Parts: sequence; C-alpha cells; structure tokens
Amino acid sequence: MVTIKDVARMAQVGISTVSRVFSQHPDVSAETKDRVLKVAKQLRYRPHRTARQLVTNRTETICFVLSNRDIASPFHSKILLGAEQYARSLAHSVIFLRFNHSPGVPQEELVLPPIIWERGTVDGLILAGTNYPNFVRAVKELGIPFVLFGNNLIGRLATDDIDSVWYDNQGGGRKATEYLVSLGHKKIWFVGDLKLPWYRRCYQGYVGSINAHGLVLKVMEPRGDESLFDFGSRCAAQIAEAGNRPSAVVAGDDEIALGILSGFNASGVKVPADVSLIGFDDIDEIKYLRPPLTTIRVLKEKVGEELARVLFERLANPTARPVRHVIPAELVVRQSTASPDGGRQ
Amino acid sequence: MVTIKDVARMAQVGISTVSRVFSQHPDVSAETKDRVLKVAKQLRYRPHRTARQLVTNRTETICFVLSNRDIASPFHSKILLGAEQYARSLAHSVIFLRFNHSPGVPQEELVLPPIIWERGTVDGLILAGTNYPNFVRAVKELGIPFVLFGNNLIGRLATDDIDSVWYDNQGGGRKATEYLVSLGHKKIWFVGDLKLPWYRRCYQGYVGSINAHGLVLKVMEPRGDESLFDFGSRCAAQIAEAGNRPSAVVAGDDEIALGILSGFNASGVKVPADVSLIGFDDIDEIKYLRPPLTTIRVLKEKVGEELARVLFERLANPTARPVRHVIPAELVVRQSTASPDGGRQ
DNA sequence: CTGAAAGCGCTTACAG
DNA sequence: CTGAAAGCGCTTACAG
Repeated sequence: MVTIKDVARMAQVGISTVSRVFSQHPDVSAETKDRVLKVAKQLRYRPHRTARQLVTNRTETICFVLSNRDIASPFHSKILLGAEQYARSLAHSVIFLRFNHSPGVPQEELVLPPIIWERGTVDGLILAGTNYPNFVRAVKELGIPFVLFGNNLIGRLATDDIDSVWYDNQGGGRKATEYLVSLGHKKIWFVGDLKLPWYRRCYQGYVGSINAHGLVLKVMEPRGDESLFDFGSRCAAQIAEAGNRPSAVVAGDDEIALGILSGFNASGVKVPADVSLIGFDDIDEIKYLRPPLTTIRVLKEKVGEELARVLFERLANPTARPVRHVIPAELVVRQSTASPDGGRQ
Repeated sequence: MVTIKDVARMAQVGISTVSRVFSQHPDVSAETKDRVLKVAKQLRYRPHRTARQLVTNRTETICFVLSNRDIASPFHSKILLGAEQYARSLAHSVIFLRFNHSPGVPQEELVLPPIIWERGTVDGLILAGTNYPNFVRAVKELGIPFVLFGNNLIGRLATDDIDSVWYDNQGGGRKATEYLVSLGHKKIWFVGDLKLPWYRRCYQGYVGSINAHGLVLKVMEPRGDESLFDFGSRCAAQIAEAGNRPSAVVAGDDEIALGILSGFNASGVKVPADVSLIGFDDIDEIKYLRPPLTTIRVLKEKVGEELARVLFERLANPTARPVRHVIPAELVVRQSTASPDGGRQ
C-alpha cells in the first residue's frame, strides 16, 4: 500500500508538498508538481480518502434516507436520481439508505441507523419517503444538516424551522379541477384518502376550484386496507351504478386512476366519452394505457435536485434562515379527458 | 465535539476501555461497561466513523455503480433495492453512483470517479447498468473487489476470472417459446435487437426451442435508432400487413412488447385472438394493460441481493475461485397468449 | 515555494 | 480486566 510518504521520499520532497500537489494547492512550483505527479503515477499512488476526511472533518458524502418504503417506488427512485446527479456535479457521493420507523415510538427511544448516528459518515441528509415527526425531530436533535421531502410527511410537525422541498399538491388538485371545469364539466367527484396529507392537499385544491365555480363537492374514500388500485376499481363500479353519475373524476394519484379506469372498463363506462378521468403524479405506467391518462405531472428528478441543492446551501451556510421550496405541478393533457357532451377537446 | 477521550476521563477509565465497550469487546467487566455507557449517554457521545475506518481499513460501505444509464430505470432501481437490503442486513452502507463511459476510450485513459479511484472509500463495487470491457478491466486492475451484473455487459470480455451475477436470458427465451409451442403455435416470430447481447441470448433460447420442434425461425430487427417502443410498433404494423402472419410473437423485452401491442391495436389485430404476444422482464407497466401481458419474469430484487451476496463472499474470502451465479427467469402467464385457434387457454 | 511537526479520533498489540 | 502508547494516512498552521 503506497502512501504519501512513499511518494514524498521518491520525489525527494516533504509530504506536505505531495499533499499540496494532490489538493490543487497553488503554492507549488510547476517543476516540483510535475516531478511529484510523475512519481505518483509511477508508484500508482492513490490518495486515502478516510485519512483526508479525518483531518478536514468533511466526508463529501450525503445520505439519501428513504423512510418506510419497502417496495420499489419509481417515484422515489427518480427523486434519488435527481439528487445523485446534483451531488455528483459538486463532487459529492450519495449513500442510499432505507430506514423504517413507526410513528408511535417516542423520539428518545428511536434507534437511528449508524450512518446517521455516528459522526464522520455523511455531511448531511435528505429525508425522503414517508416520514413521521418522531424521526424528523430525532434527526434535528442530532444537529446534522438535513432537508425534508415534505409531501409525504405524516403527522403534526412544524416545518417552518427546517429546510423542506415540496411539490405543489394543492395547486395540482386545483389545476386538474379547473381544467375539467373549463371543458364544461359540472359534476366533478374526487377520489382519494383524506386521512393522508398529500391527498388532502390535492383535495383542498379541488375544493377551492369547485367552490369558486359554485359546483357541488363529492368525495369517495377508501375503506379498510384495500390497495390503491382496488380502491379505484371499487369507486368506479359504484360510480357506474350511481343514479346521478359524475361527468368527471379527479383521482388523488395515478394508481387510484389506474384502478378507476380498470373499473370503468369492467363496467362498460367509456373514458372519456362517458366520464373524464384525471390522475396525479405522471407515473410511467399511464402512458401506455388506452386512453393515455391526463394527469398532473410532478417533476420527480427536479424534486431530487432541489432537495440536494437546498441541502448543499445549508452546508455552505449553516446559519441561513430555513427555506421551504415548492415545485409547481403541471397539467399534462392526454386522452382521458373530454367535454361532457362527449366531444374530444 | 465530544470524543472518546472525554468519555474516558469522565468515566475514569482509559480510552482503550471506552473503545472496547463500543466495539462490543467481551473483555470488559459489566460494571465498567455500565459506567462507560452511562457517561457516554450523558455526554451524548457519538463515535466517529472515519477515525475507526482509518485504523481498521474497512469502510463498511460498498458502491453500487450504475453505468451508462441516464434515464430512470425501474429495472435497475429494483436491483439497487435488493442490494441495499442485503448490505444493510450486514450493517453495510451503499453508495449509489452513476458513471458514464464510452467503450472507445482506452482502458489507461479512462478517468475513474474518485469514489472508486481513491482508497478508503468503499470496500467493494457492484457494477450494474451497461458496462464495457474497458471499464471492467480498469476496475479489475485497481484490485478493488467487485461483482459484475453480467446481462448488460457489451463487448468482448472473458468473465470466468471475475465474479458475476446473471439472470437466465437464454432460458427465458426458451421458456417463452416452449410455452407458445405447447399452446399449439407453429409460426412464432422473434422481435429484438440481435446486436445487443441480452436480446441475442434470449434469441438463442428461442432458436433452440424452435429448432427442437422443427419449426421455422423468423426475426425482426430494429433499424436506425428508433426507440424500443417505436421498433415494436413498426414490427406490429408490418406483421399486420404480412401475407403469412405469425400466430405468436416473442418480444425481446417488455418495452418492445408494449410497442407491438400498441401497433396491433392500431392495425386492428387482436391479442391474443389473432396473435399471441409474450414479453420479457415483467416491468410494472404491463400489468395494467389490456390484455395484461404474458412475460418472462426477472426477479430484479433477487438479482440485486445476489450481487451483494457474491460481493460480500468475495470480501470475506479474497482468494476463492470466481463465481458465476445465474438466476432463473420464470414464465408469468397472463392474458396476451392463447391457442392459435383463438380459444383462451 | 517548501518541510518538520502536530494532530484528526479512533483501534490494537503489548504489558501488566 | 485495564491502560499507555504507537500508529492509521493524511492536512495545515508555522517557520523558514
């Protein structure tokens, strides 16, 4: 194992000089630098990162924490990709860590993973996935810089004294509803789980738009622990049988919309001829459907990038005021929406 | 910043003792251990990982390298999840790193990312994504333990002296074809890009099965740089117009199958009534299609788990013979396949 | 521009 | 069972 000492000896310089050469320090003569580099190459010297980290007290590594997601989530893997890309552009690495915690455990009793709890592992954290206040508070208590992906936070937690990045759930719900109204729809229902904050915010957007136009609210909620897809299918079946059927449905997310579409198909309800349908997220699955689903697009890579950007700003400026960054959600019109008279728009 | 020294002083022991307590060393009296632990807690002592790493020369971290994949790949993110899960069960962390390299760059000129090139960053590597021989050789040259995800390797490289994990492309192609034959199909075409090894292996399975049953081979290949989906659509259109239409199609992967299905829909060809269709990979998108696609399932999380397992075995036993682990691919029958007479099977 | 020396926070023989 | 000491491979004032 060749170290800085070996290079120094062979190049006939002190180890400080070798160190300066490798850390791009300007105060090294071109001549010396050349010689050191040549010797280093010849010796196949490779700097030891751990040793550097111990002195500088910087790991140049951040940790992407995915909380409480056991299954592969394409949504969150795109957030990870965005974060990794940004971190890499700043010569930082990303440790990917899954961490499950239940909301019921008191904050003091929460056993944090070593990567977070030990010092000198990472410079900061991105908290993604579904997080609960006990965990977020425990992290805050540690004093390690972090940024929270806000949308999937469940529970009561003041977020004004922490850095957070959100996509605009409420604005998305509003845009979806406004678009349906603009097509001429008067009876627009909402399908989602109001117990979960991200659906609730989307619902608030829906409510705002419905009220602004003097229309009537109607929401369908899940029962028991049915899957999102089954929830959607069941709602579709009910809607198909309903006497005063809506002409349009806003689904809380694309998975629910997938279930609704499947349920409508099974019941012979045509989308969009009989009922218009609009989803939320823009997951890849919905592009290949017939009809391709109109939805609210969340720029997932952008969310990841912003999470990383906010974290690095925090690292650069520990005393700055906490920020709350909201990324707009945009309408993507495909073919599951039409005017209520049946004419495609 | 409280260190081991502070704990030692306050607990009135030497730092060795504190170290032993935290590294679960057995030779510490229960009494001393209690006292140290109490003091540590009181002082909110958190061990410094970097310092430990410098001495032990172990980072307890592995790196998941995703080569040449710019877009979010659900396939590879599941492999990452499997690897992370296994690593975590062994108290190791996973650094996620994307690395793009072109096959044309000579091995010596390849600039490796610092995480790989520097010492003391990770104990070993998982090479996933699309890799080329120059990169794999450069990594091998470094002497860092690694395991290669074999299927997406492109180019000439002897893999018998390196650890690798594969899923059974060829067996999958064979199973798909055998199943169609068992349904009574006589005219079965293959759609895929034979320039890429993973399609080629699948094709070889197809060929084996076709030949064994004395049937006739027919393959359709992409032209130019059309996307997989467009490639599939185009082939479907051609098949729809063909005089002697096949009764079944084996697609090189699900994305191509998605295109084929879309093309058939556009041309009025019914699946499976007119033509049976079978894909490869079992990506999430195909479950919600009508008809849901019969496919060859690749257990992606399992691939990730095996990659990690093989790597950890290498770390534990550096001199063992290289292994080549192949994971079977299994048939998943859904509704895009039927007997050629049109009756669902 | 350069080098000797101190020090980062641990682990680990070694001696007791 | 316990502690003093050496050492892991670097960086960084400090002095020249």
